[in-house]
Amino acid sequence: MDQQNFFQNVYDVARLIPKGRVTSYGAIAAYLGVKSSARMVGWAMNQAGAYPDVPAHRVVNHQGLLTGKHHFATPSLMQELLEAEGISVRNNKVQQFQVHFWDPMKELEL
DNA sequence: TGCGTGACCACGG
DNA sequence: CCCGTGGCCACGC
Repeated sequence: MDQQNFFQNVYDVARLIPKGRVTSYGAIAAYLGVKSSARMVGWAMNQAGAYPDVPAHRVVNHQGLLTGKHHFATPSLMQELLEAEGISVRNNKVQQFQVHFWDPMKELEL
């Protein structure tokens, strides 16, 4: 697949994340078959603002940390959006991460 | 062309 | 949990 498709695929998967759930950059990368290129998923999310309906706030790092919050309109926006969906965030980290975690590998593999 | 940087991650200690 | 190391690769200078 070329880069264009890679980016589009990242956004497509992101759009499939259910409300109130979160996933990680690495999980998306693994689902797309580029497990070792999680950084590229992060780069794709950086550009996500240019595309409609891409819930970048539901994508955090593998620890549940809101590492990308500084790339939103305001640093607090990411947390606010998550809490608005019922996900509690404390000290820049998603609580009960394992419970809210949505793994495309398992959820979409059906 | 090369180098530093980064919304990452696995692994070892 | 923290820390360092190596791999990944687009982008800007």
